[in-house]
Amino acid sequence: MKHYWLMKSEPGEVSIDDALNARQQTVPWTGVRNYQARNFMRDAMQVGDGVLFYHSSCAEPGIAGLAEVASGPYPDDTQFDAKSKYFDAKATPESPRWMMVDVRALQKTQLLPLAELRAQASLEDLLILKRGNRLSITPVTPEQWRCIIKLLHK
DNA sequence: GCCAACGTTGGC
DNA sequence: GCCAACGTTGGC
Repeated sequence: MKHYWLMKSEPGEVSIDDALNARQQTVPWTGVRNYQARNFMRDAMQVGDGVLFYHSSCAEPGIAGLAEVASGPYPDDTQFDAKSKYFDAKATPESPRWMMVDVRALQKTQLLPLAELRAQASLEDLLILKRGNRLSITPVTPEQWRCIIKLLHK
């Protein structure tokens, strides 16, 4: 069954434009160092799952485009690179700790700001709107997905 | 296994 | 830059 996700990216690192301009429109979702988020990528994501591409830690946080999961899980090589800020001394190629997927950007949309998401009663249970939520990858229900797609097309 | 200290996230 | 909230670490 197809699932839906919201994935945060800092536009200063990888924006929706960067992702669309990437080779074959796919970007490796590198740098996730949170077990819950990793587990979503490793255990639950399927190629073709829908992705809301969210810009975080920026002047205008919000949903900036649509994407899809483009690969199965595989090790994030930055964990083995001592020069990377994502280096993890406890990870080895034989026993990788951090897995990621590739994400294919499909389209840039009109920005749907965080404040507008908060204004929707039907999105009150959207995980990124919950108090204190910091997860960079969160599941989205089909109902929430439909609601957001509708808002994006307004 | 508890829990204090510390680090990180991310909106504002 | 602030700070609330949460995750991780490590001593015990």
